[in-house]
This record gives sequence, structure tokens and C-alpha cells, in this order.
Amino acid sequence: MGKSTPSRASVASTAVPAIELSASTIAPTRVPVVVDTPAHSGLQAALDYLSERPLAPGSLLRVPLGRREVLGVVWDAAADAAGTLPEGVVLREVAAVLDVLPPLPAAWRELVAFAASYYQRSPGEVALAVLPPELRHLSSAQLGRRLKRLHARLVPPSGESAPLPEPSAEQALVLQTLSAATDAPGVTLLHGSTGSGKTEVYLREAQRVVEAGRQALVLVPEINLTPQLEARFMERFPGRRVVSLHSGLTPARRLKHWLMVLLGEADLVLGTRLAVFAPLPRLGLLIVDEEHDPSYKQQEGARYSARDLAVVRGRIEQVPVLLGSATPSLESWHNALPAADGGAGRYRRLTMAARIGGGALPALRLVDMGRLPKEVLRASPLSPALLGALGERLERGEQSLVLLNRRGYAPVLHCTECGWKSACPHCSAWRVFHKLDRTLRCHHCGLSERVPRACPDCGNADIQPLGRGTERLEEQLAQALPGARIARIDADTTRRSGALEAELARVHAGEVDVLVGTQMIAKGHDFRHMTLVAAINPDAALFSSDFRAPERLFALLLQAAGRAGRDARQAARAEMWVQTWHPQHALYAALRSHDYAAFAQAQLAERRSAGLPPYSHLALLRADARSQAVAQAWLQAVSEEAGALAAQQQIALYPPVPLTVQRVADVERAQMLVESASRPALQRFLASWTGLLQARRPEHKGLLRWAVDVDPLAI
DNA sequence: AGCACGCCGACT
DNA sequence: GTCGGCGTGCTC
Repeated sequence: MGKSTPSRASVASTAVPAIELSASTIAPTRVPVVVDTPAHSGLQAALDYLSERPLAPGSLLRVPLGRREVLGVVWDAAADAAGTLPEGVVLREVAAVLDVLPPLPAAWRELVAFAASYYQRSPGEVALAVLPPELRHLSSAQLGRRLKRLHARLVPPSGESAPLPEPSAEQALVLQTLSAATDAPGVTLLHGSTGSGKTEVYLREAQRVVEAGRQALVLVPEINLTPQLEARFMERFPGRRVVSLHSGLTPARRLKHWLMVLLGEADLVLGTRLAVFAPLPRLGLLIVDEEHDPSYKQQEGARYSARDLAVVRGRIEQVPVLLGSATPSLESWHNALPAADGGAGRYRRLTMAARIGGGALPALRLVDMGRLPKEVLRASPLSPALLGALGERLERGEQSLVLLNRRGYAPVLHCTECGWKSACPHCSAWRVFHKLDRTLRCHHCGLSERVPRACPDCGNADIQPLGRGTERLEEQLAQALPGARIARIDADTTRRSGALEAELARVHAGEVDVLVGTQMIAKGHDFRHMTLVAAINPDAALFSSDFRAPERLFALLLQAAGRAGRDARQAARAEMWVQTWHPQHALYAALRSHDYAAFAQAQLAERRSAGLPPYSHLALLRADARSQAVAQAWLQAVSEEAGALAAQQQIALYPPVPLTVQRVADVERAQMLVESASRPALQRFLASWTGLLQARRPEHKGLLRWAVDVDPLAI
């Protein structure tokens, strides 16, 4: 709609009052707009455009950028307003304003700006990444039609109101404490054992907020977990609109749900990490379920933690934040620990220890693999004792769950003659043998080939699987338990949409005796007839170089244990079996007594002495390059050049090292650890460093890309 | 990141 | 003679 005239643009760009304009022309205003430009593109701040009329910050619009037209958001004027433009840049006019939509709220912009600054990205990159992708392709008119249709189909929700369950004594106490604290929102860590009824607390809290005319936002770690939670919320709030927001929705649906959120039509929003940016105009409560879950950390692009951003958002909007977990992250636990106990005392901590219905948590049975005779170990990965316990369940008609965190048949194939192994030609990793479709698949780059009949190196026909994955475990269980109905759930069996639901339905219907799977079945699902959960060999995490591995293992095992004995009548004989070579390990002792606090205390002590989070703050500088030498040389160069500045700001820069999987899809990867006792100091350093990182880039031919990962999950 | 322009190898 | 490889540079 803008009648663009170059002469007018050049006049206005000279920041001088537009005295040369004729009386009939209105001086266009200059608006800052953020667009999707990576932080290292040299275009970091908002770009300036001309508009016929002033535009409110938060307005969505389309602007010309080079030869394309892109979606942008009107940003708040910088403190140093009317900053000088680079030489020779002529301002262009806004192409169109999507004024059928209300501007994105100020709190949303503040959250995006915070995330961009904290995670070292440009605001535009973050803003555009968290808007529905569909929005990029729509004109104002098209969007208007969608809105019209949305409104026309918007029927008031209705349904049967479920009877409110009587809260347990612990739930009642928690709810009472939460409702008494409304004048001081803050963050609450709800430490509730599996089965203690955290969801009921979420529902009641959400109810309080919704009845006050505000909206609640509930985050869950995985898409898989949204349908059942959504069902529960819809059942509880038949007169309210519940909307889900995650990347598994079709583009059109995702846009529709997002629009309902922005227009204030949704009372309750459930979603995965990207939903932390849902533009709710009347937010009243933020809930992060399973707050310890690593899925909350985005692993590419802007590497944000949705849990941490939820806490920031709570502060920005002055609304309470509820973090729930049976095994909180050590960061949150430390924040919730009173200062008197060596903690930060920043969060309120509430505990629910008892299982609803009074059932006990499953007893831990450790199998000491070191005591088994060699021939027994060779015969089967499953100890006779565990097989016996599985057999008992089978006879009683009860269900069992067997966990193995590795999919495929075997992690590697090898030739017994010449020693060939199924390496991936493009990655420094083995290709995994998938027996069902006879393929060798690289889980890093996706390369998939048919299994060779004979060794590609020496022609020997005897190539053997090494180690085991869920496919092989399923096969071995079928042999060991004749007649048992065995099902497997992992990323391979659930690729088709609806496959996971169908398999879970079979389990619930009692059509499965033994369920084999990866960690995806350890989360959330409520299996009524499960009385045994077994972990085949989880020891690797005990001695992993990843400092968070024990924390994750403890959470996984406790969470998995929670799948057993959810029916109180069977709870008494529910058991959690762990096959281990290290039965004396402290982690298993804490697991035996279901004592998260003791485990956390021991872990925190280790973290403190090792100078790891939450007692220090970390960032990684990652480099991808054609060769390992180039990646490391660039890291080395920017490290040396920033050395003096880092030392002065109490920042430790560690030497560059290759990643554990050094090469993926023919790209060599290296990283460098940056550490500081002070979060603000680390932030200041990173912000001042990015210019140098960009400036040194051209001198290192073959450097493909770089990225900063603030608060990395693993180092 | 896109999307241009720009200069060297195997083909309709 | 062209189509296309990705190196280099720019976008308010």
C-alpha cells in the first residue's frame, strides 16, 4: 500500500526535519523492525524502515530485505534512538502491515529481547523463530480470512463437568500455601513423588487463575505427553477453551491455536518448550511440568531453556511460576534450598511425598552382574533372577516394562575375520544394525544402507552384531519367555503418526505382557497393571564424562519406577529391577530409599568441589568446519585474543577440544568451554566477544559456522 | 539465513 | 557453446 518514492526516502534518511517536503506530503516515520537475521550476519539490531503512519511496537508487518520480502515485528525504539545508519544505506518503506492482528504484547517483546541477549542471538532471530511459521507466507488479506473463519467456527466449549476429586492432605496443604502467597508471586518448586498427584495441583491452581479471568500456561517436556494432559484439562474445564501449542501440529493448526492465544480466546495453553513464548495477553500462571527434563533446552538455533525463560517470564509479568518434578534439576533444587542449608533460597519449596491411594513406591532389586558365572552372562543379557521375576508376572497376568536406552538391533556390526566394523563413512560413529529392515543406519547423519551379505573388506560371510539394542532385547525376551506377548516402543516403532497411541492403547487394554522400550516409555504414562520395571544395564551413566549423567539416570530410574504399582492393590508387589556391575554405588542406595534429597545433596557437594553448575556458570563456543584443525585454530585464535579481557573479568577459557562425536555428515566439530563464577560477568564477556568471533571468521577458510551455547546441558 | 553475482568443469 | 558447482558479499 505504500507509494514508495526513492527521493522521499533519501530526504528522510538525513535525520534532519523534512523541510523540503511539500505541504501535501506527510513525513513518513522511521520504525525499528526486527527480522530473521542470524546474530552473526552483521545485522544484529533492529533495521529501520519508513512508514506512512506511526506503528505500535509489536505490530507484525512485511518489509523488503534485499530482494525478498520478509515478516518482521515493529520493535521498541532503542535508548539511543535515531542511531546513525551505515554509509550509503537508504531507508525503504514498509511493504504491508498485518493490522488485522493486535500488536504482540510488551511482555512478549521483553521476553524475546531477554532471550536474545542472554543466549547471544539477535532479537529478530528469536522473535521469528517463535512465531508460527505459517505467518511468514500470509498477506494481511489472507490472514484476515483465516481470522474470520476462526471466529465463525469458534463455538463455546462445553462438556461434562468431571466431579472434583477430594484433594489429599498433602495436596490440600500445598494448595493452601500457594493460594496464600498470591501477593508475592515468585517461583515455587513442587517436589512431588511420582504418583503423588502433581497434576491435580496444576488443575486446581489453573482453576483459580482462570476463574479470576486470567490465562494459565502449562509446559510439558514432550509432544507425546500433551494429548493425555490436554484430555485431563478439557475434562476438568468443560466450559473453558484449552489450546495446545507444539511443533507436532500442522502449520495451519499451529497458526490457528497461536491466533486463539494472541486474541485472548484461549483460557488454558498447553505446550512444549516453544510455548513459553505464547503471546498470552492475560497470563496469570506459568506451570513447568517435569521441570528437570532436558527437552526444555533447545538444542539448535537460539539454544534457550524454556524452564529458565518461564522463570524470567514470571518475573516480567509478575505472575507465579510453578515448577514440578519428582526429581528436580540440581539447579532448581539449589535455588529452592534455604540459605541456611547452603542453597540460594530463591524459590519456595513444597513437597508431596505420599502416593495417592497410599500405595508404596516399588521396592528396588539390584542384580549384581559381577557375581553371575561367565557362561550365564554369555547365554543371555537377562539374569536368571530377572527372568524368573518376569515369568512370575506373566503367570499372574501382570505387566512388565523393560528399559534399554538404545534402539536398533545392535549398535555395531563386526567381521570376525578381519575386524571390520560398520563405521559411518561421513561420521565418526558406528552405524547401527536394524534387523527388521536389514539396514545399517547412522543415527547421526541418517545414512541408511542395506546390510552387506559379507564383510565389505575381506568377503567373510560371518559378520556379527556387537552389543544390543531394543530390537535384539525384544527377540531375546521372546526366546526366554515363550508365549509372552511382547511389544516394543521406541523412536523406530512410533515414526508413523498415531503409532505410539495405538501401541499404548494395546498396553492399557492388557494385550501386552512385556513392554520393551527406550526412555520414551518411562515418562508420564499411567500403566495400571504394571508391577515390574527393569533397567537392563544403566551403568554407563555412573562413569560418564558428562557431569549431568548421574542426575539424568537417577531421574530416569525413579521416573520408570513410578510406572509400576500405580494400582494401589498391586503396589505391594511392585518392583524396580536394576542389573548392574556396581551395586554398591551411592546412586543406587539413594534410589533404594527413594531419597531424592540425599542424592541431590551428594551431587551438589560434588558439583561444588568440582566448580560446576549451579556453583559456576558455563557457556560453550562451538565451531563447525571442514577440518578439525580449522575449527580448533579459530577457537584458539579467538581465545588468545580475548585472553586478557577474560582474565580481567574472572572468566576461565578452556582449550578447544573435539566433540565426543567429532565428525557428523563430513563436518568436523570442536568446542571450547567458558566458565565463570558470576553469571553477569559471563554475560558481559560473551556479549563483548561476539564481535571478535565474527571479525576473525574470514581469516579461517573452511570454518562453516559457529554458535554460543549458554548454560549447556552437557560439556 | 536467503539470494544474488561470479568464475571454472561436463553435457542437453 | 551453455548448466551448474559453491566461494563471496549484501541486506535497513
